[in-house]
Amino acid sequence: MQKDKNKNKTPTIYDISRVAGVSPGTVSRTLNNIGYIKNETREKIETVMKDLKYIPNRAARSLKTKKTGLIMLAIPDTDNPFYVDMIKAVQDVVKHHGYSMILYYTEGKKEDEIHVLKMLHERYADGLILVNFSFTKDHLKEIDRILCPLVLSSICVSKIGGREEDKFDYVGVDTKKGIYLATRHLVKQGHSVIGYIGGYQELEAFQERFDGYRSALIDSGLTVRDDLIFWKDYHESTGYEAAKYLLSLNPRPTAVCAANDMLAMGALRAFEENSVRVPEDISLVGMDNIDAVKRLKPKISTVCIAQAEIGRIAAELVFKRLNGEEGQSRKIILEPRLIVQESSTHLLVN
Amino acid sequence: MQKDKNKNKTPTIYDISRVAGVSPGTVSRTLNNIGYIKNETREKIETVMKDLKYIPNRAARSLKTKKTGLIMLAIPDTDNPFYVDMIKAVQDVVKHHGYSMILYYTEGKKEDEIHVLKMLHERYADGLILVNFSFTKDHLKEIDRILCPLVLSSICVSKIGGREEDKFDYVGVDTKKGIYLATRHLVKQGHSVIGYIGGYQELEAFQERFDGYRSALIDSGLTVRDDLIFWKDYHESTGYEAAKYLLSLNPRPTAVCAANDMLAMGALRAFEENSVRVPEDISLVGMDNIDAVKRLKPKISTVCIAQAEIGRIAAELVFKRLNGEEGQSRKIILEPRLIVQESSTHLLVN
DNA sequence: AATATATATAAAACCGGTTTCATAAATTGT
DNA sequence: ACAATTTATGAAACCGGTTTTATATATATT
Repeated sequence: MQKDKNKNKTPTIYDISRVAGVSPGTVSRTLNNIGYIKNETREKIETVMKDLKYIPNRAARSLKTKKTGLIMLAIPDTDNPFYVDMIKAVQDVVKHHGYSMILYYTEGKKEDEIHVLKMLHERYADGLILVNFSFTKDHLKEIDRILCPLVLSSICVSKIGGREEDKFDYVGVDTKKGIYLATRHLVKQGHSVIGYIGGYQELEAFQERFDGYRSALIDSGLTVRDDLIFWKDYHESTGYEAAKYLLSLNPRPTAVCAANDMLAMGALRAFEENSVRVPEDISLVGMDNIDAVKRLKPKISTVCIAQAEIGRIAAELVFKRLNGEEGQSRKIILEPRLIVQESSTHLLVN
Repeated sequence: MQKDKNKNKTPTIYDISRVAGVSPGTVSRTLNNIGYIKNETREKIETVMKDLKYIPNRAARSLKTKKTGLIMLAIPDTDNPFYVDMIKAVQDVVKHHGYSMILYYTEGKKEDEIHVLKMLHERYADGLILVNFSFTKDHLKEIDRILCPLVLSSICVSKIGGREEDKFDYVGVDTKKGIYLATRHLVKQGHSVIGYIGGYQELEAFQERFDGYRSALIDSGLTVRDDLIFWKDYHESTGYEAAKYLLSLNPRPTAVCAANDMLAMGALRAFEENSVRVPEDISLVGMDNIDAVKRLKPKISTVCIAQAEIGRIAAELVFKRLNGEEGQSRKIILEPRLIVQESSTHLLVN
């Protein structure tokens, strides 16, 4: 006795309208709570929807409305605890606006970064937040084609200089200043031979940090010595390796500045293993204020760059644009804050 | 001289077809490399697409094909490093199949878990992997309505007992056995008063771990003493708190088993602060083998539960189902592996 | 040369919603 | 009591692709 039409498919709005004896448009208005609907009609429709276990089809809806209800956050690194607070902050804001956040890990690969941009071309999401992105010409070409609000967030400031024409908003931290503060602090403690562990030399973000180190030395009348600088990547093991190298120098540095906390953490491990006391024998400063180092002893001095704040601001910028706010792209630069702890509290007297 | 039709919109397949002088269907076939197309025609169409900067609309495509190209991974916890390897493994498999992975953090909130399920009802993605999920009736009701392949992955095994009717696949680790191995190991070292730091008492996952502890004691002819057991949550600070409590007991335990490494890490900190030597004065075992603890001294014994392997298997199960593999739902249970390190190498003799 | 088959394309239906427009019924104003 | 307005709904167009069907042409087969 069953109608042939029931092919075991999930019900559509047409099934609802047929069973309820109304038009599809009326069902749609009920669904979205828009326009005029008699209470009686609404209830009838709602009953049918429940009976048939109706679920609206997202793709169909998106096609017409051009909205997805998603904000995409692209993060370069799965295992960098640095981003956790930022992710949380973005998620909070996004939820608060009734959207969902989805995350895409690029692992810093150009191929994946481009892929994210292409997903956005195809309107996978209504907004995009890119964190610590590369900035090759290929990237910019794809970025130019993105139609949704886009916020670039970076722990790096240098790249947003001349390009006034850039259509995206930007929120970042002045990391050069951060490392400048850290290095300057070491100088004030009496250090003049200060090692530097730099991260990826070829990444702008790390060049910017290095600039802070160099400027601080120069402003203090000290020379920048190549043999005191160790480049490789930003992982803990490299911090360890770098510290061993720095310890092998003669005379060896009395202080070390690391481009991030992971490196500092590795350095600390090397110092311990070689019975070099921190801060008595050598001072140490990192950057990022990540959770993982907070448990170490001695506590490592670091530079706080307010990841949560960056995430929050970036997300809010996306929604401002989504809500039609026009105008020139905004560039928001937050100030870093030096946190002095045990690892750099030894005054050097000679 | 411009046609009125050009309303500054992004070009559609109709624009391409009009400019190229072919039908939309032909453009579509070019786009998807399907069916017959004369080389000449294809080239003409591709030129036009490039000229007009054509980008296909994802929603329209999904509407017809019922595919999104996305696999969703739902993770309960932003700041638990435990999941990092699993995320990576899933991402690798997903990419390998030409799909994209998107991540949704539920923060363990029921509201968000339900939200994920509802997104899947609406076909946000082609497949779903749920990790360490709650299992209330509300959840099951929503899970029943999901139409795409669904793999549940859990670090917990107990919940997959009787429900033969469950339509989803499952991959997990026998955590009860893991903690059993850890506890048994401590007993073999000569310990008979063993403290336990349990995590969330109300979560099944932690009850299962606790079961391992209890069974090991009972099998060894020891009594399970309530005063040796500390429940709260699974964070580092709670491990610290719990350890302090356990140290205050008289006589105090000679060994501690923690339900995860974060707790063990906190406990270690408390021991250090109180000059209790590990393992000479007290032995310590954790579970999960997370990265964060690998740098600590002494190295903490732990139980490895192969997160990457779980992720890989879960993702591959999704694709097997997507590729039409039918049949009863699979339940895959991996074996945990005890890793003995410094923190539990002290043989107790009395 | 006639027929069968492979190649190539257009036209139209379709996916499942939303939105506009027209129209009918109920309510309000005078 | 009649016009103006508000409320309520259906019909149809639309979003931008894919897929099926029909048809025309080129090539192969007998």
